Amino acid sequence: MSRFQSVRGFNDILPPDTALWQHLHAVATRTFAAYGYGEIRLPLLEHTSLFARSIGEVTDIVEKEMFTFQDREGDSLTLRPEGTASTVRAGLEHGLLHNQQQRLWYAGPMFRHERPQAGRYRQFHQLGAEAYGMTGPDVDLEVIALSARLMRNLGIGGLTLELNSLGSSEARTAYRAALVAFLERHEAGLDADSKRRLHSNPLRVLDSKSPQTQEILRDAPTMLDALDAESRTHFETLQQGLRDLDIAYTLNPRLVRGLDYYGRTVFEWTTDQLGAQGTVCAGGRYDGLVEQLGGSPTPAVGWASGVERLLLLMRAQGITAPDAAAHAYVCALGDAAQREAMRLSERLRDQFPALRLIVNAGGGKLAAQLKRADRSGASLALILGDNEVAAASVQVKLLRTGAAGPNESSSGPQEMLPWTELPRRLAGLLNA
RNA sequence: GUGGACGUAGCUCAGUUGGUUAGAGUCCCAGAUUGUGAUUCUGGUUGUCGGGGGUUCGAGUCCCCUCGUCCACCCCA
Repeated sequence: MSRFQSVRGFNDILPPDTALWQHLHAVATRTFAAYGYGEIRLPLLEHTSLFARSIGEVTDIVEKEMFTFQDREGDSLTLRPEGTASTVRAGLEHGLLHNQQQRLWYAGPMFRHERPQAGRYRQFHQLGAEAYGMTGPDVDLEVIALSARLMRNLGIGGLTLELNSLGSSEARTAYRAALVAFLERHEAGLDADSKRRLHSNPLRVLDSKSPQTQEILRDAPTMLDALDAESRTHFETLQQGLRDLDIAYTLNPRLVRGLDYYGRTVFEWTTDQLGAQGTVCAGGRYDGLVEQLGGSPTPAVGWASGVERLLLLMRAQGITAPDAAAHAYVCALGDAAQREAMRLSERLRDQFPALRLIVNAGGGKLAAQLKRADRSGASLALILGDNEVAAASVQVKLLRTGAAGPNESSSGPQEMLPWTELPRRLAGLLNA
């Protein structure tokens, strides 16, 4: 091992794995396009105040998980811990949110200084969708349907959609007061974390994992009972829509979010296959954020999904990337053949942009080259020696017939083919 | 941030109560055989035993520190 290692929680992603990443992004791009969402690309660095203002001063993310530093001018900058704040900032900066509707998506790395674990890294990646200028609940339904379709298109099954409504900010304020009053009466029985949060962020007590705390909460006032009339109608219409679209969901009145800007609809896609990192996609409505960041009042709803967790799940469920093995591998014997192999290969790549062709480099005997050809997963070996060059042809050896199956015979059929016939042979391979 | 388990070749792992030059399989390379890639056989390369310190005549093995991975908490995607 080298004396240098990557920064803790910052991971390299290597070739066999990158294929699945590419597949995921291709599927996501296609899915977002199907709903008319346009991609927005955002910087990794923002002014620290943006996150303090949007995510909330007293949240764990802002208090202890951000990568924050001073640049050479003394400005406090932060590596973005999530994508929504930047999306709103960019939308406002470029007038995208000025009295109009926007459907946007983004993908990229986010940064949080947490203790790493499987499915939780300091640099991790999110895909997100955000819709602005629409009050819903129809657009709430749209973003949830979009997330459901993304999971389906990726082939991921076994997820649960959990749903809740946090109500209007007035209703939430009233509910928070009622909850605090209730919890204060039972404070002695609460776990330590919940006691701490009782006054800093009381709603978070609701999703405590402590059995003792959950026991106390059984008699607590519930959020859904405290909903204002308008939020209740909004929420019921959304649920009707989900039933219309056959999207199964579970009501979870304890579902809250760690970011302060959410109100009304909140939801999470969860799995029990990833241990403690069970949330794979989460989001909700955040009608107050645009105004909070200096824009005019603009309704908004969106979600973000953790790419590493999606990939972990896909692997657990046996989902693989489409086969991208080479179509053909060129074996060249001798200097003259080596030069001709290069020329021939470039010509073939001109002719077939989709052709995946590997040319043996570094010489070696034919046996060794064929071995490498086999290991590359290529379907065909194209053998080029002095005799073949003289005859302007190649020996074509079939290494495997099936798409990805192992070589079936110890020695596949082999034929001598003039260079002029090669394109037709390769075209057949590409169509298969 | 808290608690716990674990770090030995690229990969999967063995390494007995501390005892000479640290092992296996796999992978890779070369050679033989096979019809030029499977198989089989022979040979070969690769390790600061995560790092540092300590105990000891002697540490991969025991102790401390540190770094990293994983699990739970916490947090969240």
